[in-house]
Amino acid sequence: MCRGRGDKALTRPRSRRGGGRPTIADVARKAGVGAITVSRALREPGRVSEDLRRQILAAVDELGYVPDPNARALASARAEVFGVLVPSLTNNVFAEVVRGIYDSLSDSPFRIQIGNTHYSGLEEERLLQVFGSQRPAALIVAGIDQTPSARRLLENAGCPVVQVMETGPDPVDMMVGFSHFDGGRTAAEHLLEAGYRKIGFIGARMDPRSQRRLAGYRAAMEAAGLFDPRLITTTPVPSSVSLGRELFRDALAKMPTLDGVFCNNDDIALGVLFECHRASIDVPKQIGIAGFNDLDMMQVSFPSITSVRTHRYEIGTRAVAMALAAIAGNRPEQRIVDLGFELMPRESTAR
Amino acid sequence: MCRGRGDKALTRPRSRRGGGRPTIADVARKAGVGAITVSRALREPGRVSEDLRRQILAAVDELGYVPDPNARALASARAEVFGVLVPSLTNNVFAEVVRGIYDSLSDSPFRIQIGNTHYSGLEEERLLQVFGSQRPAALIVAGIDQTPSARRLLENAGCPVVQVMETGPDPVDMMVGFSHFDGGRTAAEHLLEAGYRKIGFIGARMDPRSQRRLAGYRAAMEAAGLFDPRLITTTPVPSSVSLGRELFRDALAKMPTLDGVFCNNDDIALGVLFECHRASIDVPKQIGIAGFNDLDMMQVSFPSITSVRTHRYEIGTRAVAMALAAIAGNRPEQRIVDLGFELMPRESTAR
DNA sequence: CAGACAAATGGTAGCGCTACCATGATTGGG
DNA sequence: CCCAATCATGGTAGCGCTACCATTTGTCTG
Repeated sequence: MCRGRGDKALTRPRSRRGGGRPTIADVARKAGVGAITVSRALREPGRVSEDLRRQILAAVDELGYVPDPNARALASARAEVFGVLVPSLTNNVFAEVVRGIYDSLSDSPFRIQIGNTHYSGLEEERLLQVFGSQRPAALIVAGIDQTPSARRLLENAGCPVVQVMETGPDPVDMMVGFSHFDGGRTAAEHLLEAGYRKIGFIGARMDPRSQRRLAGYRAAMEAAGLFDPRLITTTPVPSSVSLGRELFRDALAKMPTLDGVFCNNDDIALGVLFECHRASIDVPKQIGIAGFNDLDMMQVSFPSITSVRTHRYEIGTRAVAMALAAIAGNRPEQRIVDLGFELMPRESTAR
Repeated sequence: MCRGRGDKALTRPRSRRGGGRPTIADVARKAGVGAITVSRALREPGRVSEDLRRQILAAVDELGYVPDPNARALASARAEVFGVLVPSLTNNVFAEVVRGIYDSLSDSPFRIQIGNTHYSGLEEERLLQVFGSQRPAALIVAGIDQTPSARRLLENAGCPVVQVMETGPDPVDMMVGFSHFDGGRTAAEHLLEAGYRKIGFIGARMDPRSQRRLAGYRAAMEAAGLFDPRLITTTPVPSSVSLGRELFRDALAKMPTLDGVFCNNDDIALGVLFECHRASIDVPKQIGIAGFNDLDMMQVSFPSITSVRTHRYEIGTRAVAMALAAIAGNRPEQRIVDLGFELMPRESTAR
């Protein structure tokens, strides 16, 4: 059983499958050290003497050595990957969060893997399964309404988990966001204070966050004794500017005496504004408009549109900061971070 | 040398680093077959008898086995990853391309890794280096103006490469896009045909594609004998609606007799439209406006805005289709795919 | 100055999977 | 009915890296 092991034909290294890319062994040979020392010099420079470190880095440079992340992940049972789950890639809101994540991670060794759940709980479960198989360093997921099964996957992920976009009572691990209910209520209260009475709610793609904004609007309207279910116009269709215009026409047809609208997001609000222009409805005199998220264009439009500013980029950067801290071993004491929002009153509600 | 190998203390498997996740060996044991047969059953079901395949799939199901992509990548020297390089994550244009890529790859085994180059050639090189170390199955990169060093990395990537967004004469491998020069020229010609004469160009973030649109505009203006460098207003600052407004004011200040503008993109065009509203400039009578990309809102605005429709989502899906074909071994005969564009004439240029 | 201890380095054995080759069973042509 | 060709399956040896332990060297205490 033992003889024959030294046989040349059997021992010959397989022709480099990797296409001749230098490996850690090549670097070690060139620097005249053991492979493990190269590994250490790259990962924990403090544990290698300065002389060797210099030699090793020189060899790395000369050979153009780049560690193979797959081999690394396999050997250490931990991939340097952040898994990120968002419901949409084109919605500016999530794009901003993702941008924050990328920017915060750009000079770390961590790679990012984005999953698009398409607002589907099942798809979220599937992606969590796929992500889990890679043993990611951290997971960042949008929303707090995971299915029970998805929640279990998150709890057993064996890595820091940050739920973003919203705050809620029961984090899987950590949370960064704000209260959509309060945001919706604040917008509605602002319209009420500005003197509007028949204030409609217009929303598309009624995901859980939209539902909570609607609930906040409703709370404000009920508190003022002005709530009427016919004020609400929604659709499950994805949001867009043109959809905003259509929904507003529906809303007006249903309730011609409407004098204000809280739009579930800024795209809708812009569509409403355009329809007002087209139908010669004076904004803010005849109709007050408030949006949500405060995209750049809200301050430029004519008239400028009142909106609730949310801190999307910061949600991304903060989530990464918390995950990174947890990875480093000092989990933040504050597990739920509420970044709040800011009402931006503008011409569209300045009656 | 040979004796001692069987020694219990040495042979004992290391405590499962992976935290007890089932491995292919567990599945093999449960199904009563060799590990390699499990591997085959999962990757090339045709090569395993139906009996065994059924047994194996049952075992996989029961154990909840999910293959470790890192081990896979290491053993096969090929990761099931598409590397995607875009200059921006928030720009709707690239978001749409990326969405097309995701949708086309969603039920394939391939994962996606996005890199954000921030419009920087150096950053692109760095990311290519990082991506290369993973031996991706394919690379999709935006643009055709790679640095020489980035181009070399792409050529040596050892996988299909698709350059997207533009067409050009000299693909690294494959290409999907359209001619930005023609797009710019078409928009300018349309404005000229509509009777506008002093047609300005307004652009932000003058990346190579913007430059080519500008060149197309210039060609049209020169052909009409109407070109004047003072008609051009640009800035390297990232594009936004509010920036569009500001640049338009600059343009007007510089050349008060302006009677039309071709905007490098729709955000800018929207900003121009808003400024016209604010300054009571009649569109399309006093000023004609044309945008680029044809975002949804262009058809809804008041007045609706003429734009050049580009097929961004299709660029993503087509790029994936080509890469997949190349991976499967049948490289498409047509290596350069021009998806064209479509002028959408609207109220903003209907004098 | 012996012994204990820390710091620096290296060897070995896997991580979980697949490429490569070997083997046995089955088929078909002469 | 034999031998070659084909098919189905398995064994072995890595892929490139790091965890774990062993070894060496230098440093400090009493």
